[in-house]
Amino acid sequence: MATLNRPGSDGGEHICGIDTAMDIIGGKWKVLILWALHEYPHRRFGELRRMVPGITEKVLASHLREMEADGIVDRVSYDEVPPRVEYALTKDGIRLNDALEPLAVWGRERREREEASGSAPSEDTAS
Amino acid sequence: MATLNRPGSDGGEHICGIDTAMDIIGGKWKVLILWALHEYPHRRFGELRRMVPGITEKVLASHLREMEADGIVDRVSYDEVPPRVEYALTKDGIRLNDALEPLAVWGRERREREEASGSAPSEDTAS
DNA sequence: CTGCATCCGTTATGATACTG
DNA sequence: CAGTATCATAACGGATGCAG
Repeated sequence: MATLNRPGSDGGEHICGIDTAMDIIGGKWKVLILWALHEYPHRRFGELRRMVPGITEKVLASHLREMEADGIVDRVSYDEVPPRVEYALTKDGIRLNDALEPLAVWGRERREREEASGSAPSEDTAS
Repeated sequence: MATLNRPGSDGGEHICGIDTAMDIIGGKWKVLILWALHEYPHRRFGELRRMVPGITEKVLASHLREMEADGIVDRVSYDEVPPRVEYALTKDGIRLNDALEPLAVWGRERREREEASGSAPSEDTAS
């Protein structure tokens, strides 16, 4: 959860609900898992592992557990002989993904500009 | 939309635009600094330090330097007898803050729900 | 197939003191 | 006032092996 100390944001000065969000998606692969789950409603463990190359089982399982504890991922375990577990986004997870969309757009545009400018962004203030 | 590209193609590069954004705001205090700068166009070092209680000078300076290198913060140094340095958001930083807004809303709603439910979020799947 | 445990390296963060 | 330097620690991520 948000372990961040916040200044007195009691009024309506500035909203720092971002802390909460950042704490949840702060993991290195969290957003990728989120996105993978966004594509399909149900994903199996092995599928997720394949969709996020480079991630290890430990990290994937760990992130999955955290996301489940955070209520953005739902875990469904089928008690079958070949173990089968499916993960899905909760409603809150879907909303999180939607909230992540503008950020994705920003990052994409930014990277395009970086590649065009040779990663030397020198913009002046816009105040 | 975000069909996951393989990170192995570039050797651990960014997959979707979110990675780029997450890499920039990934610091523990980055979003708070961002928000502090969003309130006022120009902030001095000491002001930022006061606005983000708990942060140390080292971390603040470090984050500030990173954000400046990322082109989202502009540093203006006045060559005066009492040293004065002001930080401001660049246009890109402002757009980043705008992109962060939905996430802030999500986090705020979530926190309210958490506090209401006793921090035991258990939502069902919404597939 | 799913998922956990252990060890280990890297990085991020923190505390304190010091300098221009 | 605005940083920097050094040291210490904790958190995160990764590799491997094991268990149900």
